[in-house]
Amino acid sequence: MPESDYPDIRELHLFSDMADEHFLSLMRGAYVQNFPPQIELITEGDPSDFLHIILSGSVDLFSTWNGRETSMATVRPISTFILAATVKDAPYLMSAQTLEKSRIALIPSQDVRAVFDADGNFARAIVTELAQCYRSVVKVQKDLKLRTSLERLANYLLRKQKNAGGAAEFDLDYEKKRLASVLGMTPENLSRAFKGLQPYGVSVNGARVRIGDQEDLERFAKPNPLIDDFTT
Amino acid sequence: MPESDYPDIRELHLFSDMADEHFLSLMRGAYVQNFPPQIELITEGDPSDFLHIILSGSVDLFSTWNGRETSMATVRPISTFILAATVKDAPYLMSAQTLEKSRIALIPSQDVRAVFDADGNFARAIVTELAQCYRSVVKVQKDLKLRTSLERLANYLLRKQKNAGGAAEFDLDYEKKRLASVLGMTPENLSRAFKGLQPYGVSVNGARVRIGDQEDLERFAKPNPLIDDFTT
DNA sequence: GCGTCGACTTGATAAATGTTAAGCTGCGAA
DNA sequence: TTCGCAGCTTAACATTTATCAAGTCGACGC
Repeated sequence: MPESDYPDIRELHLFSDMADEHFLSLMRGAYVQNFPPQIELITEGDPSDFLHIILSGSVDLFSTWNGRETSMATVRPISTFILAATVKDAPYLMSAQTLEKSRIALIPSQDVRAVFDADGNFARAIVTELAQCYRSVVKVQKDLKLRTSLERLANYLLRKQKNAGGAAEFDLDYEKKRLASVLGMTPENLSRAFKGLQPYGVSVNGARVRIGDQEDLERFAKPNPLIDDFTT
Repeated sequence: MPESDYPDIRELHLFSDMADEHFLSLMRGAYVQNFPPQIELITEGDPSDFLHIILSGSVDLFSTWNGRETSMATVRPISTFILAATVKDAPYLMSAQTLEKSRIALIPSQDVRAVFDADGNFARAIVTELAQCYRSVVKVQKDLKLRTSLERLANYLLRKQKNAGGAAEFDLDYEKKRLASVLGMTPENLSRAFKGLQPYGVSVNGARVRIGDQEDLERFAKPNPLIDDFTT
C-alpha cells in the first residue's frame, strides 16, 4: 500500500490508538485497489480473507436468498466493513458491490486477528466499532418490525434532512430502486409512499426532496432517537 | 454476590480468559437477584448501569414504538445481555422482562468498562461476543427482509427441530403470542401460518409440534446456514 | 434529430398481512 | 362443580404490500 494512504487510515478510530509497530505491520501486508462501479467485491458465504476499508466511493452491502435480494446497508468513506466476519474467521454474511468508482484498502484477515491478539488498544477499538455496528443493526430491526413502509420512509427522510444540515431541500444519495430495497419495500411501493407523504408537505422531483413542513412530517413520523439516531 | 455463583460465571467464554484479579474485582461489585416472572428488568432508553448475566430462567428482550411492541430476542442461561450498551456507555435500545422466575447477576457497567480497559484478554473476549451478537442480528434482518411469514415459521421450526436433536416431535419453548412477535407477525397470522404448513407435514397440538416429513418441509423452507445457523 | 434504454411512475389486480369480533378450550379459583 | 379468564383459533373484512403490465421521461449514442 502506498504510504500516502497511511494517514487517512491511521485517523480511523479503529486504528488511531494502536502501537505504531502494529499499525505498520498491518499496513505492510495490506494493499489498495481501485474498483469500477458495479463490481462485486465480496460474495456472501465466502471465507473472510480481508478486512475492507473504503477510502473513496461507496459500497452496497446486500444479501440474497431463494432468488430474492435485499440491500442491507451502504458503506461510505472512511470506514471499515465486514469486521465481524474477520474477527470471527467466519464466512461473510453479506455480499458487497461498488456503487461508484471506489478506492478500497484490503488488510488480510489473519493479520488483523494476529494484531488483535497482540495489541490491547486495537482490541478495545474493535469493541467500540462492533458495539456501534451491533446497535445500528438493532435499530434497523426495530424500524422494520415496528413501522409501516410509509413510516419508515418518513423517518428516513427526516434523518437525511438532519444529515443535510436541516435544509428544507436535499438530494437522495442513491437511486430510488436501492432506497426501496434498503427500506424493505418494492420500487413501486416507494413511489406510492412518496405520494402518501404529500399531505405532510413532502414533494419529490427526481432525486431532489423538499420537506415543506418539518414539524408536520415529524408529527406523522414520530422519530425516536432509539431508532433513528445512529450516532449513539 | 455469593461465591458459589463465581464458577458458573467464570465458565462463560466472556470471563474465562481474564486475570483472576480482574475477575474478582468484577465479582466484588456485582450482586445476584431472583426475579419473579413478568418483571421488567430494563426499560429501553434508560442509561446502561449494569451488565446482566442470566443464571437461570429466561428473559425476553423487546422494543416499543408508538404504542406497538415487538419481541426482539429471548435470552437463556448462561449468557450476558445488553453488552453493547454497557461498553458504549449508551442507553439501552431494548427493554427486558423475565418470562419465568429468573436468577440474574448484575455487574456495574462502569466496572466492566474499567476492567475492559485494563485487561486485554477480557477485551478480546468481548470482541468475540459482540461479533457473535452482531452476526445474529444480521441473520434475523435477512430472515425478515427476504422471507414471507410462512417461510420464517417453516425455517424457525426446522431450527427448533435441530435444537431438539432432530426429533420429529418437540415443544415450542414459549407461548405462541410471543413466537408470533419474534417472527414479526400477529398471533392470528401465526395460526394461519401453522395451517399453511400442514401440506408440508407440520401438525400442531398446543405447544407440541410434529414435523411429519422433514425433507418435504425443507424443500419448502430452503434453510440456509447464512441465515439459520446461529452458531457461526 | 431520432431511437433506445433504463429509471421511474401509474393503474389494475392479486397476495399477504393486520384488524375486529366471536367463539372455543383448558385451567385455576371460588 | 361452576365461573371466569387467558390463550388460542376462526372467520369476515380491511389494509398494506407485491406483482404485472403499460406508459412517461430524460440521458445518451449515433
